[in-house]
Amino acid sequence: MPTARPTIADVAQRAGVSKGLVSFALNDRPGVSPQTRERILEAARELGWQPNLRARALSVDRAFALGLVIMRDPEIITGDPFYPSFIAGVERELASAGQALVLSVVPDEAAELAAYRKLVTDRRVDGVFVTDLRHDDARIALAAELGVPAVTLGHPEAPSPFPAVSMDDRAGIAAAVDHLAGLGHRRIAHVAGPDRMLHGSRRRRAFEEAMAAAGLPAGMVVETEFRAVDGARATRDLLARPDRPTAIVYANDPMAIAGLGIAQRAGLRVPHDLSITGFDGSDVGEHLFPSLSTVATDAVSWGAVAARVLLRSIAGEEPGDTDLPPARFVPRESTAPVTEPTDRTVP
Amino acid sequence: MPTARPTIADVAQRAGVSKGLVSFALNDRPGVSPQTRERILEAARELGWQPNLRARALSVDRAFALGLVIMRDPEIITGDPFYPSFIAGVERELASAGQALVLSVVPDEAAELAAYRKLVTDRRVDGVFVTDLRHDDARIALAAELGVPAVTLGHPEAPSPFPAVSMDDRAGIAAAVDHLAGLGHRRIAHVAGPDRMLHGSRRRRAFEEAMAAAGLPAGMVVETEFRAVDGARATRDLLARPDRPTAIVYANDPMAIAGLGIAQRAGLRVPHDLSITGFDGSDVGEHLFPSLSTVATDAVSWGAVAARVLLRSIAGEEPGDTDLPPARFVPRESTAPVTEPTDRTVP
DNA sequence: CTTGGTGGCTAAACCGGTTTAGAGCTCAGT
DNA sequence: ACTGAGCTCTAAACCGGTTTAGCCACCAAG
Repeated sequence: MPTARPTIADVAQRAGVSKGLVSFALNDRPGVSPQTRERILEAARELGWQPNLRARALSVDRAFALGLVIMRDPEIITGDPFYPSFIAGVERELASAGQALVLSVVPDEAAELAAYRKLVTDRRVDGVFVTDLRHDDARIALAAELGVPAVTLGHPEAPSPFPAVSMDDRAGIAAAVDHLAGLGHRRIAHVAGPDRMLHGSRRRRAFEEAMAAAGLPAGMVVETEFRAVDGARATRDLLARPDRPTAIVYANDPMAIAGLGIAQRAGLRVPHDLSITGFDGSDVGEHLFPSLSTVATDAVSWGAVAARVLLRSIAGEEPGDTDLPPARFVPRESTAPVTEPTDRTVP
Repeated sequence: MPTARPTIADVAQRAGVSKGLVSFALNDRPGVSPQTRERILEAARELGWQPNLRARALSVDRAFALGLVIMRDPEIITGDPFYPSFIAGVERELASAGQALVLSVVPDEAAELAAYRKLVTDRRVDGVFVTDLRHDDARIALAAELGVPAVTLGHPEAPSPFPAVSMDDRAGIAAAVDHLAGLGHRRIAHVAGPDRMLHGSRRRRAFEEAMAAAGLPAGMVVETEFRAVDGARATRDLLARPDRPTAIVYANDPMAIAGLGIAQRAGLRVPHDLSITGFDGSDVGEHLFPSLSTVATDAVSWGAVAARVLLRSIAGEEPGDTDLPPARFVPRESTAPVTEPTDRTVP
């Protein structure tokens, strides 16, 4: 009574054929007569044979897995809903393709590069996702050097050998600015993500362009990190200015939520005294009072499409760049028509 | 000029020894003379040899990876900070142990079981994490059937062959109740997670026991899902009651944040008219106005310890159960002394 | 001088698949 | 009758490591 799991040798023996033929039959390849094929499949079924992915991985030199490296300080919980949703989307594609996702969470940039390198040289993955692009992003060159297929979320600045899957977040920012301008706001500020991150600087530029397009004076921009604590500080700074803005466009939801807290703490009524918009559509923003107007990005389908593109790259196709439907502005309660600013001073 | 990566056969040839000896030398095993060992290491270094994990995995019958399956509706973004932190903690242990994390995100329970089964029968992982325990959790039996090492987060109800790593969340709930009782609250409600989840029902029981211990009448309990939208609904229900509570203890932060929004929307001042506590210490709660009193759990070290225990299980040790320092109550602004209830009616 | 043990090493099997070279057979074309 | 093509199948190599059996030289003990 064999306690160990049956191998194709066992199947071969039971079906009275050679190992090689079993492999052909199980992989639906030509060169096996219909009767024999059926006999082999029957034997495999009876024995409860399951392929050993490790053996397969060695002989076909594939890992059947994709790599995702996320950089974040483990102690800082941003509450950013992007990755959970993105991963759910990725997963949806991978499951049906028999692939797995190998995840690495690293604290800093050096560890990030090391993680990519290790995933590839250990041959744990066949391709990698490159998220949160930065200026002069070293990961592009690294992936090229390692010769691993990759997909980037958004277009890197420098020419890249890898397909990009992009979602235009500029349209969402523009819609937010237009919405605010339409409500009569003129002094609109932007709390931007770090300039070194492409989506940070791109949203900032989108903001500046939208302001110009709306015929408004250049808005105040505070550049900071994407975390709640930084959004809070930036908001404090903005509200302390003599020409305090009547509306603030935040580059993500955690910053906006923290900003809302600061404004309320300062005695401002949102949206009466200050309008606020976020970015990324977190679940929790919807349940605040006032609920947060935001720009909804479909991170789930971003993940799904990126995974599909990466799988095609690995299969040797050369998928072109993909543009997803642009992010949509979702007006909720945190934006309202501008009112004459009170003389109230902010501490 | 060999373009392919060097194998141990190349190293063996260069060092003028057999393949087997190279393997011994590279694995620090006895039976290799010091000079020869040095020569082999030197040759490996010169050739830039890197082990091929796939080959190693096949011959030693190990995956060098751990599996984590997360169940959540991909469309619902809970903003729950637990998993990102937990994973960061896991990762910290794995990286140094040369292990990787294989992540699976699934939408429902059937898919969850299938995901565990697939991870194991595909031999992608050497052990699995079992998080978010439920009553009669089928995953325990499944892991036992599959013969895969596992670690559970918290103690399952039924006897389990696997080590448990637990963090006492009851103490945190008790501290929250005591804190509120000390502030003079008597009508304290609990918005609980689903009864089918162990931490849902355990926190609920802890609440009930703490109420009794404080000599308070049995509190109102609303059982619901862990999502923000459910916290909002539960809060609406509670506030509509004639004997409306003066304080609400929520079983997690997203529910509490949504509850805060509902209370504010109803015109209640938090904490004046209603005190609120959350659970899990999300980053964003700290920046709300009022900031959220909560129970902080150290998910990062939970992940790290669980990973360590699982690795020891895989190594054949039989690590006992581990108890982490209990969750701590963190008072912030959303709790205050009870005030005479106004007659204000809630819509 | 034999015997036995030990250190250092090689050759070969092994893990469980895939892939290639080629054998044996049938059948059509000339 | 011979050739060649095509089909089905086997044997063996291969992927890149690990592990086992066993050889040989050397040395100490009897």
